[in-house]
Amino acid sequence: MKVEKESSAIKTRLAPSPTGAPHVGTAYVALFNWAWAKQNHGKFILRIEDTDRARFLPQAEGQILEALAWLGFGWDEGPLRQSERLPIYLEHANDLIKKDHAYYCFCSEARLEEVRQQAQKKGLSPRYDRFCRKIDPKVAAARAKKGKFVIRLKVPEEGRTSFADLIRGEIGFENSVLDDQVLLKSDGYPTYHLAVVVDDHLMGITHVLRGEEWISSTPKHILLYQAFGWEPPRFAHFPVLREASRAKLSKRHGSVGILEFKEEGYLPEALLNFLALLGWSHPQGKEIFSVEELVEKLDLRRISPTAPVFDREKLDWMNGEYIRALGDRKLGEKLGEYLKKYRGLDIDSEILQKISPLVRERIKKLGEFEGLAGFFFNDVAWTKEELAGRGESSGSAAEKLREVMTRLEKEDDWKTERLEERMRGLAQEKGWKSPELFMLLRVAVTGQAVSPPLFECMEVLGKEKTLSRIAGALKILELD
RNA sequence: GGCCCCGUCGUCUACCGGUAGGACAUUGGCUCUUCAAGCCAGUAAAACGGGUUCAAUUCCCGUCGGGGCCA
Repeated sequence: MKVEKESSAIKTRLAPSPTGAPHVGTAYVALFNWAWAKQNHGKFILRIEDTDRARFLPQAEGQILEALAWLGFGWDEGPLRQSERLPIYLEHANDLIKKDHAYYCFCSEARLEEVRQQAQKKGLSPRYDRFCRKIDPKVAAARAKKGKFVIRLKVPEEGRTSFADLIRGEIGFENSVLDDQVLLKSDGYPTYHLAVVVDDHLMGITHVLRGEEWISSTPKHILLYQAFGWEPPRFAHFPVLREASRAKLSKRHGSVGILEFKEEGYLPEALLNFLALLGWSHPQGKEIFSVEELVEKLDLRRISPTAPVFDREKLDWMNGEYIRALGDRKLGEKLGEYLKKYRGLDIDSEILQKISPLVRERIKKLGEFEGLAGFFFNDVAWTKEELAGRGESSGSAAEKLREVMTRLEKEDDWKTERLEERMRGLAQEKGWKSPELFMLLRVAVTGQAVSPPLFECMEVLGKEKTLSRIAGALKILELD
C-alpha cells in the first residue's frame, strides 16, 4: 500500500565540506535534517561540498561517512560530490550572464583589496565597487575569452531581500548592503553560494536546515533563486553550539569530532539524545528518548533560536543513563567490540558478560572500563603505602592478609555470598573492623582503592587468581 | 567597521499577557565493603531602562551584553 501525501515531497540534505574531521555541529544539523525528512516520509541527501580546493582533505570524506554510519543516518541519495559537477555550475553561471543577472569581473586582487579598505574607511560595508558591472557585456564577453575572470552576481541596487526562517521568523536585509557575490572563481570552480543554490534546486531540496552562520548568506541565495527564476526552498537556521565561554566549540575544551566521541566510548544513541535536547525540547518535557521519538514529535517551531552551550557533563550523565539501560549481555558485547577496536584487547566474551553487571552503574563511557576493571585481566602492582597506609602498619596488614589466605584456601564454594560471609565472620572473630579489612582486601585483590564490589570481583576473578593476588600483596608487605 | 542573530536558575530548557516547572551540575541526608547507582530534601533565574496594557518573563523600542557573517 502506498499513501502519497503532499508532505512526501519533502527533501532535506546534509552538505558537509571535507576539510577536516566531521564536527559534532555536523551531527547536530544532520540529526534534524534526517529526522525532519523521516517524519515527513521524505528524503535525506548527502552532498559533499568539495569546491574549496585549498582546504580540501582527501581522508575527510571517509570520516564523514563513518561518522554518519555510526550515528545511524542513512541517506537516500548520494554521496554527491560537487567537484564532479563543475560543468553544471559553469553552465548556470553563463545562463545568469545571458539573463543579465551576472557579469564578468576582471579586477585584480590588489584593486579589490584597495576598494575594501576605502569602503571600510568611510564606514561602509567592505564591498566590491561594481567597477566591472559597467563594462559593456559584449566587450566583457570578448575579454573573458582571452583572460582570467570571475563571474559576479548583479545584486539589485535597491529593495530588500527577506525570508521567513522556520525557527526565527522574518529576517530581512537591505539589498544596498549586499555585495556582488562572486559566483564562479577564476579557477573555474563555483563558489559555495552558486553551488549550493544550483544543487539544492536541481536536487529538489525543499527544506534547507543549516547552522545560523549561514543566515547572512541567505539573501544572496534568495537573490540567486530569483535570478534563475526558481522558487527558493524553506530555510531554518539552527543555533550554533557553544563552549561554556560562549565561544564556538573548540578542541581545547574537549572533543569536538564525532569520531572522537565514538573513540571515547559514547553511545551514538546517547549523543543523539543529548544533541536533540539542544534547542529542541520534548513536548512532555521528557529527557530520555530515542531518535524514533524525535522523528515522531519534532516540530521546528519548538526549536529555540538561542545558541546552546554544549555541556559535556550532561552528555556524560546521559551516556551513563544509556549504559545503565543496556542489558548485561548487550553491554558485554559493546565492551568487547570497543576494547578490541580501540584498545587492541581481545577479551573473552564470557568474562565480559560476568564483568559487565559490575561496571554498568560505574562507568559513564565505555572508555572508562579499563580504568575501573582492567585488573580482571591485567597484572596489578602495589606499593606498601597503598596496601597498608590508612593508619595501619605493614605488620598488621600482613597479619590480616595471612589470616585471610588461610581461610580462603579452605574455601571451595567460591561464591560472592559465601565469601562475604567468611570474611565478615573473620573480622568479627578477630575484632577487626570489616570496612577496614575489606579495603585492605580490595587493594590486594584489585590493586585499586576504588573498584566494583569486592566479593563479586573475587568470584569473577576465581579462587586461584584471587589467592595469587593476595599472596603477591603479602610479599610486598613483608619486604623491608 | 557594516549587516544580521540571540538574551529565563552555573548549564540545557518549559510556560509565552495573569510572576516561574523539569533536567544536568551543586549542597545536605538516607543507603553503604570503596566508588558508583538509587531515593529524599535544599540552594539557584526572567540583563537593564522605557513604553503598550487592568496586568509583562511573555508584545514594542532603546541600552548593554554575547555570537555570527563579510573581510
